[in-house]
Amino acid sequence: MANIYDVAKAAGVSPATVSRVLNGGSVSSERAARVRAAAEQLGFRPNRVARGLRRQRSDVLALIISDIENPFFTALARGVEDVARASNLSVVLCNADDDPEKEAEYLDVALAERMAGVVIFPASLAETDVTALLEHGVPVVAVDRSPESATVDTVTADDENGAYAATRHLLDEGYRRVACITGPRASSAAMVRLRGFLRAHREGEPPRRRPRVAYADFRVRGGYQAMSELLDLAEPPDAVLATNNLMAAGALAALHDRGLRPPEVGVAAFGDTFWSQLVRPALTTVQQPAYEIGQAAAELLLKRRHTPDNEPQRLVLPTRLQVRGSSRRSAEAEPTTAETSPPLPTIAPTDRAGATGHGLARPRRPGVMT
Amino acid sequence: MANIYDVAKAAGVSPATVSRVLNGGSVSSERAARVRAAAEQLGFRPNRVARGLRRQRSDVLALIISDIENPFFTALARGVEDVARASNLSVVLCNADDDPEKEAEYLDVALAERMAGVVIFPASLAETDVTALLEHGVPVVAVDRSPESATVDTVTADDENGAYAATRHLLDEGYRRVACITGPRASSAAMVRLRGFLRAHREGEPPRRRPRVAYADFRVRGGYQAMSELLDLAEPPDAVLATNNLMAAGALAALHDRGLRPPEVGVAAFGDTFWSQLVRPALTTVQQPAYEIGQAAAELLLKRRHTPDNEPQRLVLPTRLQVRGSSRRSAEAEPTTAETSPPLPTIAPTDRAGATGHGLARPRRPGVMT
DNA sequence: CTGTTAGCGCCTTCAG
DNA sequence: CTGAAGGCGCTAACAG
Repeated sequence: MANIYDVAKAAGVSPATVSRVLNGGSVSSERAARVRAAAEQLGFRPNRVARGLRRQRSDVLALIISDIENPFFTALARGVEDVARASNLSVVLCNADDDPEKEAEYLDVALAERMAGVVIFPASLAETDVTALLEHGVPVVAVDRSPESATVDTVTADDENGAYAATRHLLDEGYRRVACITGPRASSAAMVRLRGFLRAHREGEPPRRRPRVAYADFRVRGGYQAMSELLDLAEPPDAVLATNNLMAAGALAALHDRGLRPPEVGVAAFGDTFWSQLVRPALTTVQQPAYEIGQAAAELLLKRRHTPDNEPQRLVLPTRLQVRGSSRRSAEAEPTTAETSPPLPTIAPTDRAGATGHGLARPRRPGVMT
Repeated sequence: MANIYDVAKAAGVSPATVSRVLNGGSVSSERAARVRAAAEQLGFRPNRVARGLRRQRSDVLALIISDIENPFFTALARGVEDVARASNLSVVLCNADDDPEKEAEYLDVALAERMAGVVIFPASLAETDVTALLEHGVPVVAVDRSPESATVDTVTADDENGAYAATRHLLDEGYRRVACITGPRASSAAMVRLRGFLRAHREGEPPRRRPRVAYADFRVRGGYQAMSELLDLAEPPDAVLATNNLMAAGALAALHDRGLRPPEVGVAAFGDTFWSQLVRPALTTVQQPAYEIGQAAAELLLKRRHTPDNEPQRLVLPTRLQVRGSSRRSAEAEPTTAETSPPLPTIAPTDRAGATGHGLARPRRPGVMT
């Protein structure tokens, strides 16, 4: 495999000149042309490994996610990628599969490969350990939640306000017994969303106490069971908020199997997926700005490469309530959309100047063939 | 950042000894312990970049897919990963986003990083060029279709027999005008599946000529429109085969909007996704062995690392028809499943010995929170 | 079993 | 603008 010495010899120049042609140093155009011709001729491909060793850094950043099957991550990945590519970085995805051990391996690889940075959705708050990366100067940005091992830049969605808005909407529609199907108590996301749900009840007019809460497992089956149990109550709920899309699917199936059809029972869910609009009636959802989260995370990472010692930031991006038929008792014609958070991202007081410019999501490409 | 010289000095040994401890050479246990202690002490992390340069190969393989949002790929990725990890290789995912240019960039990176191998779902038959990789000794395995630029190991699903079986099933159920909604003529997958559909008609009893075929775009909207147009015909079909899951979703929506409910109109689709079982009635699907395809691809890759000059193989893995309510006129109680291909993978005549052992899919983990 | 030595391919001073 | 030379960190020969 040809290297720069071969190219140099073929072009009649020094290896340094070849390197300069490759990296944009000043070379006379005549010699540059000779070098390019020789490189082409020899099928020369610069060896990034050698370059990485010499430069002590790579141009690849790792995105470690906990479940590749979750549509949230696919959008997130696009956001990271688009920003990274604009800065000539490649992104590789690592699927940790919700397994702290796998995740640790990938963190290890990222460090051993001296990657340009890591965006991580931590599999576990307690077990995910990014200190090694940080100690060795590899920037880390956490998405959605912050590992306990260290304070790092974090980007999250404003889940609490999202849950609040959805619950408030259900109450406003006239549902009187709004229940919540949420995730395990160990999940911070589950708890944050639940908090928003409860706050909406407290702040309602009149305030309502002790709304029904079912703890499930963020999965379809768990949603189904939780919904079934709720419906078996003496006073079953007339509306439900599911804190992720899989449990929502389960809840819908449970309703269907009992002949209950939204919006007879109101349904709202966290997480917009392509089937949210396909079910009939379409599903009211709290949309998480996954793409923007990815963008923001990548931007934080890029920024931190240049200012490694700044105080870690915490960005909170607004969620958005998409009202559809599943929660609309009143027969309005059009779907409506509403921001659920203040228009500007909330920034930790330490650094207010660093507002990450996250624009609109790029239009979602429809998926392709299977 | 500590290197092996630092560790060697701290442990009072030579760098070579440190290297041996790292890579399993023979070292006296006493010295090995000293080395490990020193490494721990210094927070030493072996530099894979340097190792890669020295060894002229990396332990990372790339999986380049054309659309991260497609569930087919997520299962595929798991298959690749599980096999690779068993051989101590890491897998990184590269999302080419159906864009030949992006894809070319990732191929470039894979070559420049001297990756251990590449599994690729080619974005384009014509534009995807893997010759550079091959020339430089990086093994490549194509999934689902083979790029024109070179002959490489390929793993595909037996789509034709899958389509045949699904169509045959619809005919056997007594549907008389079975239509097909397939993808663009430029897509080989669309054409292969269509071929199976047509064959089932020719071989039916009695053979039926000129079944209705609609060409759409593999997307939800296209499926909706195609179904609508079919229903507008003077003699509308009483059953339909959609050649991917997104068009199936569109077709179901179109049926729903006209008050038609499967199995009144029979529906079968390519590609099993988690919602296939959630819709009511559940959807009859041709299941593609995505996980096994990934496994087989990784195995071929590993094998080729050791035998680079063997004739390229072509593996065809069986699909499987999962009959559910959407196509069952007769009121049987239980869903049924059937292999649609011969039990053994079909192998190109050049190398019959190389049957890849692909076992059962590991149980699908339900997804987690969004 | 252990140490010495010589690169892997590239980039980046430093001289010219 | 150009070339010579050293070294990034590691491993594989080779000697001992």
